[in-house]
Amino acid sequence: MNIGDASRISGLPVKTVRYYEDIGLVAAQRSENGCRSYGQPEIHKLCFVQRARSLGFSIDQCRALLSLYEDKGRASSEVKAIAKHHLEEIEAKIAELENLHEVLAHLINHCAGDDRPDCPIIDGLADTAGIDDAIKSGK
Amino acid sequence: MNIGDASRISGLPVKTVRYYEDIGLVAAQRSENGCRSYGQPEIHKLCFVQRARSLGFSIDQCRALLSLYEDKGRASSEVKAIAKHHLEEIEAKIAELENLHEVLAHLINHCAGDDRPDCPIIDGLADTAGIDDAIKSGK
DNA sequence: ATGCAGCCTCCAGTAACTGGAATGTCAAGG
DNA sequence: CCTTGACATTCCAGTTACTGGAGGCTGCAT
Repeated sequence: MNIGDASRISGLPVKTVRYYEDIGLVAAQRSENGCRSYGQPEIHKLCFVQRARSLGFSIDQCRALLSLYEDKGRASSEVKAIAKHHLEEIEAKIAELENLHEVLAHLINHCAGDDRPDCPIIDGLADTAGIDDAIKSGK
Repeated sequence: MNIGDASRISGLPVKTVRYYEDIGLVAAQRSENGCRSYGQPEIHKLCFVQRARSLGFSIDQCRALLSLYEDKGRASSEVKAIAKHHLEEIEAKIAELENLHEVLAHLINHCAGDDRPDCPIIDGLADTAGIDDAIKSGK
């Protein structure tokens, strides 16, 4: 199995598979001619990482998950802790984005969006209240 | 107004204010001793960018918004188009994260999280179905 | 012979900062 | 007068997770 096959099976770009070797995430054997050679366990690991990445786990989290994947005596609580932490990050990110969504949608709803210069979006972003006071007292 | 004051008023770190000058986003005058000097319009621009960034607009979008902010004859439709595009990006990101949330929460819910090695999260990530067939036919 | 696919390495760039080193300037305090 | 401390400057490097491209190798089919 050379890198092209590994790429096709895992769904990862060739460049990425090489990159994962560079950073020590998924190692590869070499055949005599210098080409990377992947066996079944490596392909499995690449697929595993692909899936974990697509679920938004960071490379470092993938590294931890991979070593738990390889550790047949692991405690599932360790895995669960990583996953839960990541879930909390996702929840925080969603909350943040929903907040942004609300503010932005509000601004957009109040903007006529025609050829006149008057624009509540710009005004909302400028939000001059208080700035000039701060400038005065800062000077 | 030197950079420290500009930083305090805008809420941007000093490093970031310098960075914004580097990339030509918000210029600064210089006083004789070489220090950056910010007047009222620059402070306003920094605050404007700070707020736009906190709403998730990219630097390039901020650049466009800033030039519309300065253009007193702008059409509000131009601003609205940028904001709407960004809103769509936010919506797409939220949808993606909610999807991840669902899959991950499902995996976590099925994991006992105790000291036994059996772990549905790892199994879900490994998802061996089909991989070995692909390996065989690939070989 | 030649073209092409696929492999290799190494370098640089992405977004938006952030950290740190080495240096300079200014006013207040002992 | 000297030192200390807060502030300022520049420049370089690192962050995340790749991605693109140059330049060059081999092996195979035409």
